[in-house]
Amino acid sequence: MTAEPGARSDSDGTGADGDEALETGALDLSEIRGPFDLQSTLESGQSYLWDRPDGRMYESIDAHGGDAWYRTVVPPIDGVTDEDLVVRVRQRDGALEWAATGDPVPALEHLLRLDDDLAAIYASAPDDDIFARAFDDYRGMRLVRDPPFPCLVSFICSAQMRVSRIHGMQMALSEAFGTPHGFAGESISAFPTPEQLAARGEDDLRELKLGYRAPYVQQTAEMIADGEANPTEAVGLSYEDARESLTRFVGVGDKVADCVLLFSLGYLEAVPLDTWIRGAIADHFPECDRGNYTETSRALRERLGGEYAGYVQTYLFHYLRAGGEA
DNA sequence: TATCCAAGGTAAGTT
DNA sequence: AACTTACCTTGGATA
Repeated sequence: MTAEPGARSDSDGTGADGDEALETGALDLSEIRGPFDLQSTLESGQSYLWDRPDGRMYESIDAHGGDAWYRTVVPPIDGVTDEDLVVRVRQRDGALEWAATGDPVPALEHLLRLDDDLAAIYASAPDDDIFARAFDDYRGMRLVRDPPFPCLVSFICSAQMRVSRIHGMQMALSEAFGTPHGFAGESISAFPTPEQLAARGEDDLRELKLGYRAPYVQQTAEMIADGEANPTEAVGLSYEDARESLTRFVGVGDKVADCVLLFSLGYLEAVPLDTWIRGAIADHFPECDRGNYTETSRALRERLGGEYAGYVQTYLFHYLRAGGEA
């Protein structure tokens, strides 16, 4: 919003052949609303589309507050970017330093939800010690707003899988089938489009170690490439209708649908009932267990404050997964 | 070194 | 509608 791109310089022109022109700058984090923590935001199991050039992405789950670089290829986003934008960012000295193939500030505000009012979100949670601890430990963590198709594929891949391997799968998909871009002397590939994935067979995806998820991803990509359905069609529907709508995709049940609603489509009340949250229900909110997904989801959603229940869930998920005591 | 187990679940088949 | 079971693969735990 009011954040200025800061000092910029044009391409240094020293990159390898094929490099796209590079701009650099810094986004002053004192100008956004509330605190921000890049590492917690990008390594909390929400997005699997960023990578750390230092090779330590998702290596440790409890680290936060570091100043590592992260990079991704941002696909075209309506009203934000009109072509692939390669960007790397790091958080240092109260700013988000960046280098990109264009001005990435609008895209960063969009992807990292820099407009969210965290104070209001923290205040919406029940007055319970476990939430206070989670907010305190990961203060500044934002929800992400991943692009819909990559998010959908990421969470189809998440079934019975550890976060580090989910991330590895998305990187493998990008490298194998996505469009490569030259960036600072390296080649970085965009996440494949539905068309690029649909053009592949199940066997190609199994070679990337997707296992039984391979046909799910392939068929879902095909549905979208063929124009049969699109995850963005859920936007505008009521929360539960939107969730039902997403389950038409192969490999997408209630839990994966909730993840896409929360981490891509902006349904902040969506509460994915995964193994960690089910554990938290058993340990802390047993009265919310209503036996089936829909009713348990409703009960937990109210228990977590309603409007921002998914935000609260994400803090709780990250806190529990990092070893925070229950 | 070998074996076992569970990982941010879903689809298909039974009862 | 509720309950079972199979499903790829692999890193980490256990023997």
